[in-house]
Amino acid sequence: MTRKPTIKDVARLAGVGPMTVSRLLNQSAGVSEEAAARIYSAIAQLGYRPNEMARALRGQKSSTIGIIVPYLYDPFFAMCAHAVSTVAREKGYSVILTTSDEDPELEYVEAQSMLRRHVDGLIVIPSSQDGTRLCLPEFQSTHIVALDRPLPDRRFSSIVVENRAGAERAVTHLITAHGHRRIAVAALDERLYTFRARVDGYAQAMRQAGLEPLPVILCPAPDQAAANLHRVLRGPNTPTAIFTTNGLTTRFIFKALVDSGTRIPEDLALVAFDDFDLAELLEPQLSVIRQPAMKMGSTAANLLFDRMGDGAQVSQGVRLVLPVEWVPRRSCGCNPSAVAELVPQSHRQAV
Amino acid sequence: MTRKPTIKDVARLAGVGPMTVSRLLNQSAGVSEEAAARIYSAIAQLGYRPNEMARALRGQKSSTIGIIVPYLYDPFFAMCAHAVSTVAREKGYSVILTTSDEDPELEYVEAQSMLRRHVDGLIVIPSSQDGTRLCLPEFQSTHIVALDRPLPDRRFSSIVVENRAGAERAVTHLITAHGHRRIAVAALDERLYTFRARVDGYAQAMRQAGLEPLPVILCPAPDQAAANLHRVLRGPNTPTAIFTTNGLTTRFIFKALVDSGTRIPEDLALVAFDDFDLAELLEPQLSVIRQPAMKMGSTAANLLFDRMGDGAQVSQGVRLVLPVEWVPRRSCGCNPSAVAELVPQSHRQAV
DNA sequence: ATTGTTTGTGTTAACGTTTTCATCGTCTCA
DNA sequence: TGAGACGATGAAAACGTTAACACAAACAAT
Repeated sequence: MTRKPTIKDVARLAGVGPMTVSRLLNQSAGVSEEAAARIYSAIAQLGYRPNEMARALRGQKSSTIGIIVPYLYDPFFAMCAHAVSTVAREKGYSVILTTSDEDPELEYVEAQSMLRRHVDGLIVIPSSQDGTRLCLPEFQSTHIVALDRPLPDRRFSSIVVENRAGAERAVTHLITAHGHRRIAVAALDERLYTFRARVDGYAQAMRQAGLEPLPVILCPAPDQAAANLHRVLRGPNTPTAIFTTNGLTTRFIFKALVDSGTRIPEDLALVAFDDFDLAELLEPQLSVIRQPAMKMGSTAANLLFDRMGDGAQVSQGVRLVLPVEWVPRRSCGCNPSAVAELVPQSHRQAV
Repeated sequence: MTRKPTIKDVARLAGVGPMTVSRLLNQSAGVSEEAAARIYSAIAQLGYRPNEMARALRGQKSSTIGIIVPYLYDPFFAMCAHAVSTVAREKGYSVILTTSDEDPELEYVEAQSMLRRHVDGLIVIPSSQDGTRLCLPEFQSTHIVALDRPLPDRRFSSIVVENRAGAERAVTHLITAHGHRRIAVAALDERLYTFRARVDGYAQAMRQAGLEPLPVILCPAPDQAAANLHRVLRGPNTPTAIFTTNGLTTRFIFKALVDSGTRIPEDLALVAFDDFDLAELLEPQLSVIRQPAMKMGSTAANLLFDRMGDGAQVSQGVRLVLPVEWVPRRSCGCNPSAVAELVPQSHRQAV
């Protein structure tokens, strides 16, 4: 295993100085045809690849961005990460990805690790309730874009969706279209921004209809979700509908309902925040608020690259609020005619 | 925005030489209590963070590993990536993640990018049918572990699951337990290792029972999956069961079946390779071969770190074959008594 | 008192690039 | 024929760190 070839090796073999090689590889101006040919041949012969570490050290630019997500087992986060990765690849950047496990402490540690690695920019789905750590002066000189949840500091840009409005839309639908009056709400957590905003939207919809919001059913894990749900279902004033505030919550609650034989929407209607692949394949199909995960990720990445381009000045951030889409299906009690129409006649059988 | 503090700034402020700072930060041996205190104070005051680029350049070690996955929108891959990220974080390594879109050319380009970034090791879910590109001499000096699909070169380690045996198990179940004789098989692609191996297992099971394997139903995308499936279902000798060879295939086929009103398992029984969160919440619950995605990812990462530790010698690779688990549920035609028992009496209602 | 060991620290050079400046022809124009 | 311009190239320094060595002071053993 011989040492990796350096630019000097290439230069020596091609009979030129290292600078000529560097020039050819970068601006490709001011190098004679003849020398270029020899250099290319030397590069191929040696299998030379420039060392990005050295390049970054010298040039003060790593061509790398970081992304911190809570975890990848929520398809929503995975989608965001995928989109960021794709945009970065197209721009010739590498992505350092790390997971925070929704732990502010870990998030902070990992963000620092990103700084040590001199990322040119950072996309983070903040786990800290208020993002205080990321607003510390040590992050001052780095471009940061918050995704899915905003950061309080106006210096950072953020991409979020219409959480309140979306939640309100879904819950209002339950009230006005289906006459529900006792509607429960389920969330993974009470402090995280997205849940707060969506629960707010829920409460808003309830109050607007003169109804009392119910306490949040906490769903940190499947079994606790089931326990907490059943406690409510067994109690007095059983809700007739439930609003779940993200993908995991929906899964946990849906499983608990299926396991207990609860009929949806007859016994309990369900609307969910965050659409996912199989939502329309469940029985019943889930009525959801769809958030544009891919678009959120790519928007965040593009925004970051824009900012990085702006003379490296970390200036005032922008706040983008992306629209969500209400997708009524069956779990809310609707029976969209569209569904029936979609079934090809040739294969139509029992329902 | 002032320049980032360097080790020299710290040294100056603490009234020592840069080496003393470096020593303290690395081995923390041979530095007087007094100096250490001043250095720590200087570090805190300046907000100093060592530059990993410089460190990597000098030390010939980047504390970084790379991972190349086809994409993140298959939860299986996302899980693998998540596990790798977690292990790496625990070992103090950063992860550079990139997606290949299942394109061998892109995979090659990205692998080269990893080399330029001097990753200490690389985990790849190979998209190239035979992985030839990754076996080129240019990758000789890098530790590579293949995940989910093996690489032909014996130099690399690989982690795969019992693809053939798992597929055989599932298909044999359809034959012996439920008497199916015309069983179809669906795959995303015909060339990728995992699909070849699973289709092989299917064919093996069929032949063992004296049955003729049917041509593969290709499912590169949802609409093509539906079209190809319906072509088969409309033809003569309609299959009575189908084996889907990965998560995406299962989704596509399941959707096509639901959309066309086909009853599972009455009209067409279904068994799938790769379990996923909602598989047990679909109607009917899916009978699957479960692969340990998390374990695969963490095993790959641990294996990589082991190899990296071995004196940096790239030696003969090992091949690990992880077991899969047959999880019979309802879509194959079974009616596991376990399911009924799991339903709490209190909430038991219609089925 | 001499030698050796330990302890704390500084100096130099190197990692592989690229930026900046200098050099040396060759060409053009008066 | 010389002044200037241009084109191709090289040399030196720098990016921030650490390995390798060197050194001085303090202390123990002979």
